[in-house]
Formats: sequence, structure tokens, C-alpha cells
Amino acid sequence: MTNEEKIKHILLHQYGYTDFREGQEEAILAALNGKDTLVMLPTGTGKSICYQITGYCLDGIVLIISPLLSLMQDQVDQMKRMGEKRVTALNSLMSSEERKWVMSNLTDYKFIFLSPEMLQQKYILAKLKTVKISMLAIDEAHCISQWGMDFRLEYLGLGLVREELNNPLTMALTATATEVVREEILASLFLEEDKTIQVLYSVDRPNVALTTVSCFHDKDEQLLNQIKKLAKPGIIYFSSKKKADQIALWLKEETNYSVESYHSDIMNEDKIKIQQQFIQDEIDLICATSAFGMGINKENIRFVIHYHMPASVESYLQEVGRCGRDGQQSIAVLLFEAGDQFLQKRLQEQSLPNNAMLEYAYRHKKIPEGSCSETQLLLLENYLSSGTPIAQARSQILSRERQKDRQLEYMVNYSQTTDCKRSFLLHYFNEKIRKKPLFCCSSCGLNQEFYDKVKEKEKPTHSSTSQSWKEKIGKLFLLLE
DNA sequence: CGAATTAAAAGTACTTTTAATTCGGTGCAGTACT
Repeated sequence: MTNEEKIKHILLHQYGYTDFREGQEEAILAALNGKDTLVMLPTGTGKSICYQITGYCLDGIVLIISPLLSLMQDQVDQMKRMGEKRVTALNSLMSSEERKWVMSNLTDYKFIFLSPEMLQQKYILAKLKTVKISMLAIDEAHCISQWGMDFRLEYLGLGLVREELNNPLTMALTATATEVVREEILASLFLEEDKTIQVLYSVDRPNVALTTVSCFHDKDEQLLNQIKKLAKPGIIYFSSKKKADQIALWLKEETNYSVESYHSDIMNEDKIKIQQQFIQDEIDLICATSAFGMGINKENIRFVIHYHMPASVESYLQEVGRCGRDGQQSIAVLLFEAGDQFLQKRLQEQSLPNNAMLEYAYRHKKIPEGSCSETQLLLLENYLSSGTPIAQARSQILSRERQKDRQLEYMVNYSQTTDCKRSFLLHYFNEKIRKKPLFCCSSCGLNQEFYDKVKEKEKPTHSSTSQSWKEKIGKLFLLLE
């Protein structure tokens, strides 16, 4: 049987699909030919099938690096529901007995999910070196560039780990990455650019109209206007936890919608509850920070509004890409007020150590106390312990700052441009519009017909919120029968 | 007019260890009732 026939067979019998979606077959065949791959496919188009089917064709264990514990848990559960028993995770949510059991029976598994932090624990790595690893899959690989440089430095260690594991076949997967970010991903994994197959598809989402609204001391009212015009459910993104809470409260009073806020201060079990309720259409609006979104596979989100602009076009596209996965007409709204960029600028300054901190740390061989943020401490500690020369550290930080400045500047220009918003965003990814959608963006013009179309895609109100406890318990008993 | 004071400070996660809190079971003493 040829590889083509083999993977088609697995697709049909394991997953029940007759055809691959764009890019999947190309990625799997490249990997089966022994090529390292970087796979960039639009959100929600089945990236995980790429490493799963490749794994089934190869002899040995597939290691999958995943950035979030909850995401990892979802992926394991999903594979188990599909009938795969040889799948597990290794993380801190498991009891030490569970972990020990997995560690001593590694070869019973085909797919093992890990965080980059866990993969770098010495005892884990030593144990993994004793078994056959068929492939290393790195999910949400843009995290290498987005988080690796200051927030989760372990992402930068993946290249060394890969070397330790004797350079297994590698597949990095993401939905949005510019050429620069793709180069960063390859470089930090020690993948050679000319030997790596890149499977790239457009980041454009034609069914999502792109709009910006300029505000002048009236952002809250503008937000309410937009929400009234649009169809639920939707996400509203903030760069401040406090503001997300405030607006969530205010929207509860001003509208009939059920609204919740979501950010890193929300207790873990509440986070899970809110996610599930949102997915089951019991919550209409989520007021969230960037904490919300990765791994949210909800088809019918009709809009994403940004109350604050994100730090980069990549982040913006990631967040916008969460609406309209069902292919129905949806909309992204960016509310902009002059000065909004300084919020992001402040966050950026807080995440990297300044020159004074750097010199103090190198002169005293210890970290300045009190005045540093957690991420600044982390980076300084890392420089000191790795023995990086101060000049090199300084130039790294400087170039990182410049890069962040450029990314932010592009976002500001996006909010201001009167040219086609879609062309402007795609240009950042060196792409051109292939087929201009009827409802493109606020620069090209959106009429009432558009808003009617969005509104008619709204699902009828979910009845479960008005159910009495008797009905709910009745339903539970029915489930048990 | 210059110096001092005040207000606000804005986001993203994982892992391991340690301290604090809660929970469930048990035994005993005191009290109310048959």
C-alpha cells in the first residue's frame, strides 16, 4: 500500500471522513517522507489530524507539546472519545501515582501530551531518551515567538530538548505566523530552513468582515451600539482585567444578555464552567483578556469586539479568528481611541528589563528586588545563570523592544487606515486578497443588508437558562436511564 | 514660581513546595425525653 492509500484508509476508518481538508494530506505525506514540517492552516480546520495520522503510520511514540493544561486535557479526552486508548498526558494535574504509572509504562502509549516545562524536567527527559520517539509535534507553535522571548522561556529550550532526543522528526503547527515568526520557530527548534517543508495556507477569513470604530470619550456607548446591532454570541477583548470586570457588570445592567468576564484572576474551576456555558450557548457575551480563547472550538461565535487593541497583528488575527468558524457571516470590530496604544506600550515595558535593571543584575550578580515584574525577573535570572555576556543580553532586549514597537505601530496604522482593512492585514503576512468578499470591511463599506444578514444568523434563545430545577433534574434522570 | 505630594500602576502559564483551611469520623459529656 502506498502512503497515499494508507493515510486515506486511516482517515476513513478512524475518523470517518472521505476527504482531507486543504493542507492536511500535503503535511502528512511530507512528514512520512521523513521531512520536518511547519504547518500553517486556518483555525479549526483540523491541524491535529496532521500529527495523529502521521503518528499512526510510524513506529514509536508521538510527543505533542501543548501550551495549556486545559487544552491538553481536551485533546486527550477528544482522542479517547474517538476510540484511541493509547493516549495520555504528563502534567502537574495528575497525581504522582498516575504519573509514575505512565512513566514506567511509556511504551504502552502512542500519543503523549506534555507542556514545554514538563518536557524539560531532567527525570522526564532521561526516561524519554530510553524509548523510541517517532515524532515531536509542537502545537500552537507561534507561542515560541509570542511567549518564548519573555513570558515562558521554556519555549526557547525546545531546540536543545529536540537535540537531546536525537533530533526526532518534527512537525510545528500554527494558524497565524508571519515569515519572521516562522523563521523564529525554525531557528529555535534548530530546523534548517531549506530542509523543512512549509505547508502554508492563507490566514484570511473571508466570512469575517473587518471594521474599526473611532471613539472620542464615548467608547462604552459605541460598544453598546455595536452589541445591539450584532447577533450573539460574541467575545469582547480587553487588555485590562479590571476593565473587563467593569464592562461585564455594566452590560448585564444595560442588556438582556448573560455576560461573564474571563481573565487570569478567575478561579480555575470557574474558568472551566464559564467556557462550557459559553460553548453551550448559556452565556451570550464574554468580556475577556487574552487569557480566553486558545482551544475554544465554538462554531457559531458571531462577533469579536476589541475594546482595547492587542499588541500585534498576529494576536489580533488569532483573536478575530475565533468567530465565524461555521463559515457564516461574522464580524470583527476594533474600537480605537487616540492613546490606546500606550496601554500596550506600558505592558511591553513591564515585560522586558530596562538598562538599569540589567546593569544592576550583572554588577551585583543578583536580581534587583522589589521593582521588577515577574517576567523581568525571569529573563534576568536566565541571563545570569546561562552566563550570557551583558552586551549580548542588551542587544537581544533592544531588538526585541524594536520588534514589539513595530508590531504595535502596525496595529495603530490598521486602526487608522482608510484603505481596505483586509488588504492591510493580509499585507502584514505578505498576502494579497484572492477573492474580495461582498462584505469586506469598514473602509470598503458595510450596509444595512450586512447587519440584517448577521442578525439572522443568531440562534434562537437557549431555553435552558429559564428551565426550572424540576425540569433540570428530570433531564438528568432521563440521561441516567 | 519652585518643590513636594498624590494617583495609578493595565496582560499572557506551568511546576513544586509549603502553609493554612476544611472535612469527616469518633468519643465523650451533658441534657431532654420516655
